[in-house]
Amino acid sequence: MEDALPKLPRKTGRPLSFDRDAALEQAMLLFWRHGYESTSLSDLTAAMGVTPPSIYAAFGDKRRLFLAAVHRYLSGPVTAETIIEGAGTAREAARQLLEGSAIAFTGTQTPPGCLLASGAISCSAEAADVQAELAALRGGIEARLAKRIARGKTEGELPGGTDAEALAGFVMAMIQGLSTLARDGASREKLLRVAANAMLAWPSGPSA
Amino acid sequence: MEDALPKLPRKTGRPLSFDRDAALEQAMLLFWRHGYESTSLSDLTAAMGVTPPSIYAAFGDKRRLFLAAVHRYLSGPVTAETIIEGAGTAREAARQLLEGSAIAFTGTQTPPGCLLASGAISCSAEAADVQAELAALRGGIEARLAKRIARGKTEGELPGGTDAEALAGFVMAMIQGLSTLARDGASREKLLRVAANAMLAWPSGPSA
DNA sequence: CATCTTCCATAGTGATCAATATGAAACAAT
DNA sequence: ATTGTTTCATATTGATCACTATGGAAGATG
Repeated sequence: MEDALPKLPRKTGRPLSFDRDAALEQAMLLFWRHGYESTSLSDLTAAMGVTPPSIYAAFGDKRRLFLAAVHRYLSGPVTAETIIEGAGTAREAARQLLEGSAIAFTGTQTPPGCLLASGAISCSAEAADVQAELAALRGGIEARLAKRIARGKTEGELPGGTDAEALAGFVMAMIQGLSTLARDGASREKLLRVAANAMLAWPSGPSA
Repeated sequence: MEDALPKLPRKTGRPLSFDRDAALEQAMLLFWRHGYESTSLSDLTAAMGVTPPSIYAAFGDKRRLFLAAVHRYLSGPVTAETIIEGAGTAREAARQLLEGSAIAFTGTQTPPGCLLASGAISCSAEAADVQAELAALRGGIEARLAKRIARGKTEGELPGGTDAEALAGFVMAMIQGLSTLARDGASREKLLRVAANAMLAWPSGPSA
């Protein structure tokens, strides 16, 4: 095995004077709290401890910095994808998604709510492409969940009449709603009860 | 009965050259689509057909114009309040709220989604008060619904063990989520199926 | 050492932001 | 017609927006 270098070092030139990943994390936290358009470059430079030219050299522009922050946000060890593919049943996948959201949206070290859900809900026409990219990410998760639900139908976990599209949309809508409740100040305990309540809508068995 | 004048006329001075209510409606539609902070004054003046000084004379500032638009948005003949108080059961109130939301969020003559749900989700620190006012409006609706659910428990419509707070939060979260689904392009027909799916989580009867 | 490459810090770009100063215009009252 | 009041259109305010031009600093390479 080769040496596991922490960052692949530049061959030449002045070295980076800041930790790119730590700076990106600060940007993520700021975008998480205030959203894409309401986070200004001067907010970002202050939080990241990096001057504007360095930000632009390292990340491109504000849009690409935001997308990099969203990518980082979604690239933990546990993602929606790993939950959906790893759960034993579609029901268990949905339950873990909802419970995990309730917990993740009420962390004490992070802003309330969800960056993917709240980062670019309403924005100007100029930011329509960023809004569309987040919508596509949400749509991808929903499509994966719908597929998992459809598999549950074929495997007999779910009734044949189950509307996979509506059920996946329902779970996604709940996650969006949990984000808003969290941003409005709801406690983790309440969000968990709301999430548990949502699971009551899950089809009960392979009958009908 | 006095003469029902369409607008109480000024006693003196140059008359208003624009329809205040029509201008407010245009502002509402713009805020509805782009949210509070991402709607600029120049966007507003263009859509309302009114110059900046007239807007400030008629509505105060951008913040009060937005709140006036939200008030107008919420003050139709059918409101969350009339639905909650008018429905025969808490269940019927929830069903009407969800179905009404699915329809209202996918109107062809209005922007997708909900102004109250999406107008100020993530915003800068300067707009925190506006965000808080919308949160308070949402909280008021949720509290009313929770009260109606609690009444359903005492009247035997709902099981004694029903968690009124969680159930009301669940309905509110669903409405928030329906708004995002609509903004992401979901059809009215899909939203209605998602809303119907959500109603499956409703407690079934006065047992347990 | 000199040279090359890359990054940093300072300062500033034009554009747009919300909000206004100014004075003329439009009405009622006299 | 004159006065008083209110609204109008025009132009602009200082602040902030995302972004960058410039030149020196920091390292590797020779």
